[in-house]
This record gives sequence, structure tokens and C-alpha cells, in this order.
Amino acid sequence: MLNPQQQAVVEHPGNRPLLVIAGAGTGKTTVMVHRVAELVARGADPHRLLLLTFTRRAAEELRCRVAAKLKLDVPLPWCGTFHSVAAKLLRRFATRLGRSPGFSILDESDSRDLLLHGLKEIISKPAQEDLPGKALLISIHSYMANTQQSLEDVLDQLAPRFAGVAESLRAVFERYRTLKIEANAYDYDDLLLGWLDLLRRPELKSDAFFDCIMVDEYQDTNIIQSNILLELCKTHRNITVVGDDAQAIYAFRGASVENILNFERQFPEVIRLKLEENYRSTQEILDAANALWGEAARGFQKELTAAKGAGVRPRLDVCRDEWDQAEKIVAAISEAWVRDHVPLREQAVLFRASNHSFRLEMKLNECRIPFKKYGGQRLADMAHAKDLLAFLRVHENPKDLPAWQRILAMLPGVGPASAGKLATLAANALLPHEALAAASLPKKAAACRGPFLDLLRTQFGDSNNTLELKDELDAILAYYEPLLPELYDFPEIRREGVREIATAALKFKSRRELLDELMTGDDSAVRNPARESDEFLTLSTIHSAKGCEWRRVHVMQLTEGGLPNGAAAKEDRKIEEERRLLYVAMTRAKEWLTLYQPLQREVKDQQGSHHERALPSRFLTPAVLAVLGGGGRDGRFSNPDARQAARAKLAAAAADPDELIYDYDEAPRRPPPPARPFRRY
DNA sequence: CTGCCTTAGATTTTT
DNA sequence: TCTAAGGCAG
Repeated sequence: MLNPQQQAVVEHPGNRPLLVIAGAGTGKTTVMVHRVAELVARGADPHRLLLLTFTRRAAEELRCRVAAKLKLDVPLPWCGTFHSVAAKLLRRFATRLGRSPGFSILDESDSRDLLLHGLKEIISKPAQEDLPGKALLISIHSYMANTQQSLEDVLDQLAPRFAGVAESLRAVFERYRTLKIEANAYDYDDLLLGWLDLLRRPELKSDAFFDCIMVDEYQDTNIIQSNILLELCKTHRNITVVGDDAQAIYAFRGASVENILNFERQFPEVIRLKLEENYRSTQEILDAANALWGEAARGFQKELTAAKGAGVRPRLDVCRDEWDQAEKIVAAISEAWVRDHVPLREQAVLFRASNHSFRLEMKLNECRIPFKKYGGQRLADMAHAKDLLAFLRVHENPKDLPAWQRILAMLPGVGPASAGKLATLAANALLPHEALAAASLPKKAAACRGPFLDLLRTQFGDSNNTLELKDELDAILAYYEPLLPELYDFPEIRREGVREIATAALKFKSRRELLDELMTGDDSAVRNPARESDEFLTLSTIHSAKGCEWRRVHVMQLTEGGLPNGAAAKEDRKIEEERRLLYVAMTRAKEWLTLYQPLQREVKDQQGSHHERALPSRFLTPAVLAVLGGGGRDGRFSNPDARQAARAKLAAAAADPDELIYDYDEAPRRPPPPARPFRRY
């Protein structure tokens, strides 16, 4: 049942822009889903509805819920992240923009490589000027794109001491731009800029596609995205945006909370509605969130009140060190599962950075507790996945220089330099397989030469148009798998990963669809393939947890350097964003919230590692601590019956029933297999 | 000049 | 564990 405020949002007529300020847990997604249903009931065409979100995960969630509500067999075609919708539209109109529809999408590491490639071309080796380092160079470029500011303005804000070399930087960025065009590739920022460019073409009616636009998490949009929205509803004004300034956590990408204020300026006739009643959490949890928000440097007055009433007080659990933290979390989760019958699905562990969960993942593996991890490494970032995708990319877009470079550098004896030359050769050739067959390869590569050229002939030869995705993947694997021992330290793990991707890839109808889904869509089904069961625990970065909720939530690493993150500690603005991050984490909990503060941190050194004292997070102020319950017993099972029951239940779910379940006193100390293959770009 | 091996140093968040 | 960077060999 919807409350009157929610009902007002659902029934708001489509002819005026609507701004919904929705606090955490106020039923935002539910309201959006109902509103879509209402619009469709009033005759709107689902194919002309555009639903935009910020993260892949939120898009997936919204898509599923709308499909369930509308009982659609096929989900809404235009529900996705800004980037995925942009990619889809750009493919359709690529020729108008002077691109071919098979363009490649460059991820962060591809664009980094290409930018540095441009840098090397422009700047002679003994650099005469004092130039920014690579990391800074990349952040300058990205910040420029995301905030739409001039190079001078960005330098002024990020690196004033490099104002003098602006002209050289401009030349490098320009070269990068032409390199992307030559490679027929878009980086992530280009997808948004390209969409905006498309909308501003006079020959195209910018609002011809969509009758109604809805945007979730509006506080996280950046200036390009808000400009896109402005163009999309130039005439019809049928736009709904939903946001909450307390949950703005993407300023680092150029997102600005000011967009919410600007929205009212851009659409003067806007109706502003508020959702204030929280249906998610107990009052105790909201008291803690309110206490935290009360200490924010600035922000709108915000007091969440619970419709649900009272419950259990949230706790702070002080732990000896990070191993102790992992054990306590595992204990609390097992106990909840067994004693309180809280399914794993209803529990989550949240953290600031994906490496925080390392020890916890080991413990969970030891105890055979199934989990899915969200955030951090994406599938398409893993080296072997990128290798595999590179073969598909060059077939889709033979001009894809970074992909060629990657493929060629796999050959023994071929390093970055000769890979670059060969890649240029292949990318510029009409028939890449013949160009490379004619090129000379180093002696060391002799053994690979035959199979390599065979693969290329399969992909680029006469019969390439009838090549099925499955057969192509088989051919790639046949060539690629034997290379793994040469390329990586743990080839077996890589091989497993590659096979999993190849299997998951069969779901897709075409190569292009597969590539788009992995680059801009939701890859969690491919990423966590082994867990078919419904019963799994969620581990997630706080960023990826936004929009989700669980009955029990555990927030890790409440230390200085953990949360707030160490890199953020210097700037007040960044600290405020860290505070909002914790706010988001806490407000995910429905009935049970525990924060964990390890007292020590493990530091790597020459001998191995030693422990250092870790300070408590600055967010654990007296005001916040006052509403948190403290310490108490640690999470061990308090009676033998519970322990027995835990074993029984865990055993039923475990893959191998003979293996031991949870009891860290008796747990075997052998290291479990890594949760996932290691990273390498 | 290129490739490969060794060693030192690092380690956010997302598309 | 991974990456960048520096030294050495081809």
C-alpha cells in the first residue's frame, strides 16, 4: 500500500517535470516501479519509456522489478545505465557521427594505454618540460571530460603548478582524440559526449525517441548527463528525477549535488515532492544515521523517521585486528542464520574498498558459506577476460588498435614496441590476417605463428560471415589456452576463468551484444557463475550497495584510513563524501546493524608484515557512539546446541558435506583457493 | 633499440 | 599479488 506522498508521485501527470526528494528507505524504487505501471496503464508505450540509473546493479534491479510488476516477458528495452543506453543509441546512429556501428568501447585501462601512446608520440623522450605524471595526466583528462571545463580551469583546480605546460597537454589530448577516431573507439566519457552530440544534431529531433524519462539517483549525475536530459525533453517536459543529497557519493567522478538545485532552475515549472517516511529501518538504526548526518558540515536538514517502530540497537564491535573482524562477522552471520533463521540472502557485509574483504572471503571459503561479491574488480577488467575479449573486439572492429596490441603482445618475443608496430599494420590493413602473415615475427614466436594465423583466417577469412559465436570462441580458446602458462603465474585459475566466460558468453545472440553487456551492462551473472543457489551472502562495496537493502548489515573497517579512506583524509570536501558513504551503508539495514572497528592493521614490510595501531574512524564521535550499543559478547556461539544446528544447516548448503563448517577454533588452517583470479591489466 | 628479468613499492569508489 | 622501472642481453 502506498502512502499519500508516494501516491502523489505515482499519479503525477506527465506534462510537468517532477523532482522527488526521497530519503533513504522511503520506497523510492517501489514508487518508480508503480509510476511506470501507472504510465503504461494510462496508455504509454513501454518501448518509449526511458529509465536511467547510475550503476549497472541499480539498472538491473529496476529492470527486474518493472518487468515483474508489468508482467512483461521482455524487459523494458530502454532501462539501463546512462552509458549502456548511450552505447545502444550510438550504435544505431553511428554512421551519422562518422563512425561505423561496430565501434569498440574502451575501458579505463584501454584508454589509459591509448592516452599514453599519444603522449609518447607527442613528447620527445628526454622531456624538455616538467609534465604531470601518468596518473595525474589521466585524472586531468577525465575530470575535463566529466565536468566540461576548459583545460585551464581544470589545471587551476587539480594541478596549478602545471599551468605552464597547458599547450603540450592540449596537444597530447588532441592526439588521443584522433587516435580514438582512427581506432573507431569510444571511451566511457565519449559515450556520454557522443549521445549529447547526437541529440544536438539539428537534423535529429532530440525528443523523438522517448515520451517519458525517469532518472534514479539524480544527485549522482554530472553536468554532461544533466545536459543530455535537458535535450531529451526539450519539448515534452515529461521527466521525473529522484534523488537524495545525503547519498551523493560520486563527486570524484564529476557528479555534483548542485544538479538537484539546477534542475529547478532548468525546469522552472517543476513540481517538487518529498518522500520522508522510512519503511526500511527500525528507529534505532535511523537514530544512528541521523546522529551521523547531524554532524555533516553542510546539508539540508534531514531527520528520518521510521514507520516500522522500535527494534534492536545497532552495535559497534571492537575487534583485535582484521582477522578477528573477519571471524566475528562470520560468527554473527552464522548465528543469525541458525538461531534467528535469517537467510543468507537477507544479510550483507559492506566495505569502503574491495580489498577490505580479503580476509573475510578467506574465512567464508573456509566455512563454506556461499557469497557473491559486488563492486571492485569487474569481469572485463581481469587480464584473461580482456585477452579473450580482444580477439572478439578485433573481429567486430578491425581498427581497434588497443585490442590488436594486446593480442600481438601475447606472442613470445613480442613486447610493447613491436606489438605496437604490428598492431598499426593490422589495424590499417584491409585484410589483417594477410597483412600479419606477410609481416616478420621474432624467432621465438615461430611455434605460435601457425596457430595464430589459423585463428585469424578463421575470423577474417572468406567464411567469417557465417562464423557462429560459439565456434569463434572455440577457435579462440584453442589458440589462447596453450599460451596461458607463458603469460601468467597461475594458468589453471586463468583457464577456469576463461572457460567460465566462454560458457556464459553462449547466452548472447551476437558478439556485439556480448561485448556491450560486458563493457556497459550487468556482468554479475557471468562474474559469479558458480553460485546458482538462491542462498548466498552479499559482500559489496558501499558504492555498489546503494539502492539495496538487507535485514542484517555489517559494516567493516571503521578506522581512520579504512572509512574514511586514507586518500580522502586531506580534503574536507572528500571527508564529507566519506561521511555520506557511511550514511549510505548504515541506512541499508532493515533491522540489524553492526559496525566493526579493528584496533590493529597489518602493514607489509621487508620481513613480511607487522601490526600497527589503527585509530578509530573519526565518524565514531561521542554523539554517534551514544546511540550505538557497544562491545558485549563477541560473536561466538553461546551454546553447543546452536553450534550443532549451525553445522547441520551449513552442511546442507555446502558443496562438500564432509568438509567442516563454521567453528574457527577447529577450522583447518590450510589456505582456501582464492575467491577469484588475480588482477593484472 | 627491444625484450625480458629482477627488484622495489603500492594497493578507492564507477562507467 | 601486481605494476612500474631499471639493468642487462640479444
